Amino acid sequence: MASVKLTAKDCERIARVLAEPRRVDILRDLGASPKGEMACAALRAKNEITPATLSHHLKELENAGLVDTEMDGKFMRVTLKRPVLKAYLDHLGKI
Amino acid sequence: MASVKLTAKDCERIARVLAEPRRVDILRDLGASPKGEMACAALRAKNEITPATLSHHLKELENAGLVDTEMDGKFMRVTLKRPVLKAYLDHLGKI
DNA sequence: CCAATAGTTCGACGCTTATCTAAACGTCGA
DNA sequence: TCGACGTTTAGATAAGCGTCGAACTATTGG
Repeated sequence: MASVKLTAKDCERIARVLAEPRRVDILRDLGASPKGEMACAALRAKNEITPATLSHHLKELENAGLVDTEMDGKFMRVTLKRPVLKAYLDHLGKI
Repeated sequence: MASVKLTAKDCERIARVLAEPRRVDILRDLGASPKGEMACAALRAKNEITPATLSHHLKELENAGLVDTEMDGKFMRVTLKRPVLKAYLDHLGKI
């Protein structure tokens, strides 16, 4: 499978990140999007949130490895990294 | 399947509870135990923790529906509720 | 009935973090 | 080049939460 490998610290970080409903909402929006990716502005439109707060959450998600971000001119494209989420769920499933 | 049904609030609560490594450790200990149950004192022995803190975490786990607790005389038996954990993972897996 | 033991509750302390406003930065179109 | 727009950073505030010690309750054994 060549699956994603998560350290204990990775899992802690992911768990902490998922503890915030707003971040889960963002992941859900990304997941519901055709390609699992979205412009930052589109996320801001869907969730009522200030740019600063959204930026903060996106950074957290990226630090946890749950999303990738890529700048395209002055726009940002956010991509969900499903394999990482899956790896985390597998990890918890072993309990 | 007749699986456990989780509301959005349930999921939020579970996610918040899982954000704390010590609580995940407790779940892991329970899961590794033959019957998925353990005495409170045994948990205290495995994890270095004061009674007050353990009591607090167990209550959080119980509130989230992840464990059941039952008093047996002056001892306490803690039981892992795997179906709830599973339901939460399924929920996240839909992302 | 008393002492010891298991677990709970309470209050306080300190750290983390979500959130906002305001200002800055970078990029693009006119 | 200038101004508008998307995103980031900094600073401040406030709320949440983990942790502990100490006092409390309840149960068991002597």
